[in-house]
Amino acid sequence: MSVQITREADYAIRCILHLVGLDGGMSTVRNIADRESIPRSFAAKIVQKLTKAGLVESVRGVKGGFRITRSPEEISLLDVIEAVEGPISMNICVLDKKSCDRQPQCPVHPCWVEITESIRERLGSYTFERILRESGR
Amino acid sequence: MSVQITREADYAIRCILHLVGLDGGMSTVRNIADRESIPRSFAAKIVQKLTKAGLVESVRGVKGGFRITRSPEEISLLDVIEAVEGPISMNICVLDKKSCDRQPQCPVHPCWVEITESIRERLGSYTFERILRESGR
DNA sequence: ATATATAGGACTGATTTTATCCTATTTATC
DNA sequence: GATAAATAGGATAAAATCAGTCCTATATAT
Repeated sequence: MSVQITREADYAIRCILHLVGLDGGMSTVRNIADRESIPRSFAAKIVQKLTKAGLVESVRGVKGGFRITRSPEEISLLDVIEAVEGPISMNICVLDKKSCDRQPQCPVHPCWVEITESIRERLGSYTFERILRESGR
Repeated sequence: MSVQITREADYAIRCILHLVGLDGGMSTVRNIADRESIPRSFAAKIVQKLTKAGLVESVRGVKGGFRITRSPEEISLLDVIEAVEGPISMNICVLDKKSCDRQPQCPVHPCWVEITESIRERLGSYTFERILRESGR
């Protein structure tokens, strides 16, 4: 079951999908969560992370909520996933060299580096503009 | 930290790397575990899975152990990872359609299918022959 | 018979995932 | 200014998964 994104990342993508659909309009956590089938308090945590990552901005107080900060062609799946999960990699050794005890250099390491880069590229190529276009809106 | 292979899969790859290095020769769990820095009893579980997947074969009793069943160009990272983790996918919905409550069709679904296929292809392209060759043995 | 292997199931502790809850703060409106 | 509706963020908790151990059974060379 591994090599999968988490449910949190999946939820985060739904959040962005929702906000992108509003064309820069605002929505509350309550709204996003209910429309996108995400537990409310979990959704709150997630949009907070998206805010910290700069993908959305928040407005506090009455009439507050969240809105997207970029146009759909400037946000990719990679941006959203890494906003909630941090940098992704196929193996821990790609991010944390010293996590690998195998000396001097494990022959598989370059594979992980290359595959990680390829996944990041591909995820980066899926912008929300593209996703919506290819799904016929 | 997600989208990573598990430590178990990493260990499994070390096991195969070890056995491939023996050119068809046999090795015991004890040996593999010690040489590849894998906890012994965990290594036992792992080579058992590799045996069930047909990547290695076992010989029981005194002088027993494990040996590789294919040549290094016929075993890829994908084979080993899926032998211990089962089929991989970027999102649960790729393997289990009904896991997704979003009707009728989530616009992101095709992305997961495509990216999953691309990862599988790339992992499949790394045979142990290639890994050893590119690392200069 | 014995010693040395693997086979496989049951179990356990640690970590991560998936949340929930509570208090503080901000802000529009009356 | 009081109030209601919203986000900010920390603490906590339940469930699932990961990582690993242990034990008994079975096979086999000597």
